[in-house]
Amino acid sequence: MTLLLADDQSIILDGLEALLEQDEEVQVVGRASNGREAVERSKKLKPDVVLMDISMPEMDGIEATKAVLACCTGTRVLVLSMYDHHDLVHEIMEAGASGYVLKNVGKEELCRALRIVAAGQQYLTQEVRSAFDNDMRAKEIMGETGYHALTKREKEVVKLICRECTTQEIAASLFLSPQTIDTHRKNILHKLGVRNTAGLVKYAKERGWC
Amino acid sequence: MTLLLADDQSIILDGLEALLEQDEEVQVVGRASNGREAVERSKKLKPDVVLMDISMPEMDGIEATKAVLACCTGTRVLVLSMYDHHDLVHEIMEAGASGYVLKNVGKEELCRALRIVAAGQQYLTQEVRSAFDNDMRAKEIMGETGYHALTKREKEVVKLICRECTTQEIAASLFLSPQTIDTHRKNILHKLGVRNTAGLVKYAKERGWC
DNA sequence: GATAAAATACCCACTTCCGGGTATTTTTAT
DNA sequence: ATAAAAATACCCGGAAGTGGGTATTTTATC
Repeated sequence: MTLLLADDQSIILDGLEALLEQDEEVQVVGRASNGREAVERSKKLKPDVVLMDISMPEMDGIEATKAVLACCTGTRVLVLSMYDHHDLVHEIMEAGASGYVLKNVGKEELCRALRIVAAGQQYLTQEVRSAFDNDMRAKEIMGETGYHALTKREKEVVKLICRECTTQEIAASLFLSPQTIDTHRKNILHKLGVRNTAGLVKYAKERGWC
Repeated sequence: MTLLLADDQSIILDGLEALLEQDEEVQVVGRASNGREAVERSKKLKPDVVLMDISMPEMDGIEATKAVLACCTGTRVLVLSMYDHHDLVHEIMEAGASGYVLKNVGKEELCRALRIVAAGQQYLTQEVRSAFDNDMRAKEIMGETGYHALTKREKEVVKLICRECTTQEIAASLFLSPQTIDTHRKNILHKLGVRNTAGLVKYAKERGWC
């Protein structure tokens, strides 16, 4: 099984490589330190599985997953994430990932997950499984996904909010009316399903946007 | 050199262990998945160095560092962190850590840092060095540390703010007056040197408080 | 060329938050 | 026992953010 590792912290890449090389079936053929790199390397190396972190600069793991699956048939994505939040799991599984494991799994479970995903099946770690199933059932009943991706402009606004900018300051730096930023803020809160700035910043942090 | 690893993500512990065991001088004698555990294990195992993450549940790496150094003479702490923010570096170095390396270092630099710290010297990774030095010089001139730790109550308030609670809701859940929470909020912003809720939540996220 | 999505901008009303204080009581530490 | 720190609570005023709309222009997309 050929494997591409994508994580923005190189000591983790080193660690994972050292760990996974102990498994004879696994062969680490490449590494990437952000989403963009992960897509480029996938195109060239056509790995069986990409082990992907979500929180990455340049391009986050969610966008990268979509891009990898769009261009590399046969390549699967296994997500290795810090967080077990419903919305995060749902979002990336909808993007086409084959599995989701938390960073607090042991070596054994990670290797098991890799095999399952490489064989074309889904693997969700215990902590996220039940939540995700409930989520899916609710979706089927209600007939809607509930999730709406942010637009380019909205992401830009999020990043400036994370830098402690006020609406006025954001407007000034983007050469727009404060009322436009106000509209963006409202749409962002609604799309992300959060109540206020605190929820918004948490969301951004968990995706490596700041 | 005996080593204790402290990180809340066990796959990272596994990875670091696999990586560092390749170095014959290094011997990993224990692991901890939060600050409290790190202190307990240090007391028992008396390792030469504790390789400590900052973002951990129960007790963060900063408090844990203080506690370890208070009870284990001869044990040094090397911090392994995601962030290169001045305030974070300054805070933990003032707590007594012997070094600070980012998670995007390579294996070689990490091992080098471990040796230097074990020998009783300081090691700061390139990215934080100049910033920290400037910081220290500024402090010497102005004669003040600038940093003020949050109190227990203030941390409690921070956590509730991170859960998207409003001042009113926090007051209700702690059975206090909203004006008290307002005072806490203002003091928190001032102590942390941030402008608003966004900065506050970022701070909390980086320390693993939510 | 039609249609949808995104980006822009405005309205009103209300809540929440921030900046500047002051002051009392309770805990903690020496 | 006493000083210092923490926790509590209030004042005023203004800035910032949220919730509910509507509407126009620009940019993708089919």
